Amino acid sequence: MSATPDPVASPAARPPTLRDVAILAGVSPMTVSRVFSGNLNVRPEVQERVRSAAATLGYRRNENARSLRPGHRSGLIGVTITNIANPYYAEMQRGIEEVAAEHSRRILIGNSNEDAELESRLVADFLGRQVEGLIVVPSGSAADSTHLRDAAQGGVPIALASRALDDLDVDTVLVDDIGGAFAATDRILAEGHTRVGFLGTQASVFTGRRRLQGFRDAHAVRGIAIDEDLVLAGQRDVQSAEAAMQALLQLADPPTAVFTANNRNTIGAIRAIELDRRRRRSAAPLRIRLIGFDSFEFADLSPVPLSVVAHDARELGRRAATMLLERIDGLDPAVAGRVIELPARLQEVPAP
Amino acid sequence: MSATPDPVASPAARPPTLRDVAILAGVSPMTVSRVFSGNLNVRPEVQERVRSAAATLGYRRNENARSLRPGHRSGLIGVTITNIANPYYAEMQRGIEEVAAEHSRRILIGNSNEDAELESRLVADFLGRQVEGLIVVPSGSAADSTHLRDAAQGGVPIALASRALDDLDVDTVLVDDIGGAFAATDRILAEGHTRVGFLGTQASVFTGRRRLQGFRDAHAVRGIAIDEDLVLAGQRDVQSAEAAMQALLQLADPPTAVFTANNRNTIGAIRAIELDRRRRRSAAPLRIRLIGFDSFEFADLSPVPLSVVAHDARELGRRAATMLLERIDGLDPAVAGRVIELPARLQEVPAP
DNA sequence: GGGGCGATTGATATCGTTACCAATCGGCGG
DNA sequence: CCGCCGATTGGTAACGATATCAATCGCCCC
Repeated sequence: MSATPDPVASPAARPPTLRDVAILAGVSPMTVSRVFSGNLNVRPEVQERVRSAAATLGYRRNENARSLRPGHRSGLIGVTITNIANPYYAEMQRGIEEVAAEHSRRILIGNSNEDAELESRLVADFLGRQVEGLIVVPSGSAADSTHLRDAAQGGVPIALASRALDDLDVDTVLVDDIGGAFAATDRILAEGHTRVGFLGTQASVFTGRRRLQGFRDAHAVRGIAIDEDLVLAGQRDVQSAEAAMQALLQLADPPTAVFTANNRNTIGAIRAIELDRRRRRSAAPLRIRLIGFDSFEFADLSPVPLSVVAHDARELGRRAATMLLERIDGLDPAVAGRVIELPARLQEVPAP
Repeated sequence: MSATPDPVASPAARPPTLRDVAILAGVSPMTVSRVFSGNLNVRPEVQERVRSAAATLGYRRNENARSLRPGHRSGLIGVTITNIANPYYAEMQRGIEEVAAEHSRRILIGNSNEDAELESRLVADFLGRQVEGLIVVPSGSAADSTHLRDAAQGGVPIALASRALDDLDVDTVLVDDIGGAFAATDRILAEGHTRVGFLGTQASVFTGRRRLQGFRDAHAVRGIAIDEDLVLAGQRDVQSAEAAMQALLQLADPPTAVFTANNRNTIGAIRAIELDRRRRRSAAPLRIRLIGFDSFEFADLSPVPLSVVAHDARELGRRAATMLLERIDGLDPAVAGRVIELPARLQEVPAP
C-alpha cells in the first residue's frame, strides 16, 4: 500500500447528504431532516443516533437545497459598494452587517468601482442567488437605474445608501449633505473669508452635487460671489485632490479658505498644504482655513488646522439595513420609499 | 376599479420560473434551459421567442437551484475578517474581491469580531451555503481551530490571511512580522535608545506575538535588556492604545522611543503625544522616537515624527485569494499548506 | 377490553434546473 | 425511393431537502 495519508473515511469526493446520514443511522431521510430542524417528535435515542452519524460523516445541511423549497428564504442580502477600500464605506459595511446579523442574514458583497455596468452585473448576480434584498451605493456614473427598477418590480426590496436616485422610489438613507456643506461654508464666510475654494467629486456623484449646492447656497444667502476658478470638482482619489489643492495654492490670487467635500479631497488638501510647508522648511503651514466634509480617523490630529463636518457611517449602514429588513419582513409594499437624512454636524476646530 | 398602481403584470408574489417562461413561449422547459446556457441547437426564431417571454416575465435563473445539480459549483467564497472597520482589513477585502471577481466568484463576508465562537458559526454557515473555499483571518481568541479543520477535512480549501494557526496546515499569507518588527526595533536601538516601549495587541493574537518577538530579538542581538514595564500588550483599539501610551509617558522614567505593533496602537500613541502637546500648549511635541508597524493613510502627515513598517494589505488579500483559487481549481490536495510571507519594509521618516 | 388519541416514523411529491436519452423531422447519398 | 444522419425538441429523472399525509405503535380511559 502507498503512503498516502488517509486516516479517516474517504477524502469526501462528494459532501455527505442527508440521505447518507439516514442510511448510516438506519432511519429514513425524513427523520434526519426532523432532527436538524427542531427535533419535533423524534425519540431522544434516535436523535442521538442521527447526530452521531452526522458527526461521523461531517454532514452539513445544504442551505441552497433548503432554500429551494417554497416559502423558504435565502437569508442573504446583497450589498454593492462603490469602493470598500474607502474607510467610510468599510465602516458602513460594518453597520450593515451588524443589523443583518441580528436578523440572521448574511451579506454578499461586491465593489462596483463607480462603474454602472459592473454594478448592474453584480445586482443581476445577486438576484440570481436569491438575495432577499439589496443595499446599494449607486455608482456615480449610473445614468440609468434600470437594473434596480427591474429588481424592485420583481419584488426584491432595495435600500439606497449615501446616494439617492431621482428616478427610483425606494428607501434611502442619506447624509444631510446640503445642510452640512451649507453650515461649513457659512461658518467660513462668517469668519470673513470671501474667496473660498471648493474641492469635490464630479457632479455626477450625488453627494458631490449636493455638497456643492450647499456651498453655493451659503454664498447666495450672504450675497457673496463665487469665483468659479476656485471650484474644482472631479477628484475621486487623494492623489488628484492633492494636485487640485496645489493648483489652488499656485493661483495668483489663491483662496483664503477651502471647503473640501469629502474625505478624499480633505486628505489631499491637507497633504498639499503640509508638503508645501515642508518644502518651504517652515515651522508653520500656510494660513488656509480648511473645513472638510466627512470625519476620519485622523481628523483631530491633522497637522493643518481643520474643522470637519462629521456624520456616522456605521449608523448610515445600520439604518439602511434596518429599513431593508422592515421591507423583507413584510412592510406594506404600498408604503412609498422612505428617505432618511442623517445629520452632519460641524465640529469645532480643536485648539491648535 | 381601485387606484392601486399595478400597471404591468402581477406584483410577482413568486418570482417567475423557467417553467413559466416555457409556458409563455410555448416550448418545453428544456428548450428554455438551453437558450440560457449556450443556445446549443435551438432555432434562432425559438430563441427569440424564449428571450422575449423571459423579458416579459422578468425571469432570472435561480442560481441556487442550478448549483444543486451534481458537479456544479456555487461560485461563492466565504470570507471571515476580524473587523472590517479596520482600514487594513478593508483594503485586504478589496484585494480578495479583485481576484475573486477575475475568477467569476462572489464573496460572502462576515465579521468575527475576534470572537472564536462567532467565527465558528460564520464558517459553519458559509459551508452550509456551499462556498467553494474559505479565506479566514483567524480570530485572536481562537484557542482551537476545530471548525476549520472540519472544513478542510470535508474538502473545502481554506486560506488563512494575516495570521497562521500552528495546528492547521493550510495555505497562509503572512506579513514578515518578525523581520519587520526586528528592523524597526533595531533601527531604534542603533540610534542609541536603550529604553524602548512596546505597544501591541494581546499575545493571543498571532501578529501581536510575532511582532513582540521581533522586538525582543532585536534587543537580544544587541544585548540590551528590556524593561518589562515598558511592554504593554493588550490594546485592540485606538482608545486603549492612547491610554497605554499615556501610562508610558507618565512613568517616572519614561521610554525615549516606542515601537507600536499595529496601526491601532500607532494612532493611539500619536494621539497621546499630540494631545499632551496641546495640553502643554507647546509648539513641539514630546521628543519620543516613534516607529509603528502597518502603514496607514496619514502616516506621512503625522503631527508627531513617525516611521512606519509598511506592507501591502491589498496584495495580501490578492495572494490569499490566488492560492485559494488554485486549490479550488484542482491543485493536488497532497500539496502541503503553502506559506507566503510578504515583506514589511521600514520606511524612512519624512523630513519633519 | 375496545376505541381512540398522541407520539413517532416513513413514503411521496415537489422546489427550479439540467444531464441524458428518446423522438421527430428534413434532407441527402446511393 | 429507402435509409441514415444531423438538427431540433421534449420527456424523465435526478440534485438535497422538507411539507404533507399516511401508517404504525403504545397507552389510557370508560
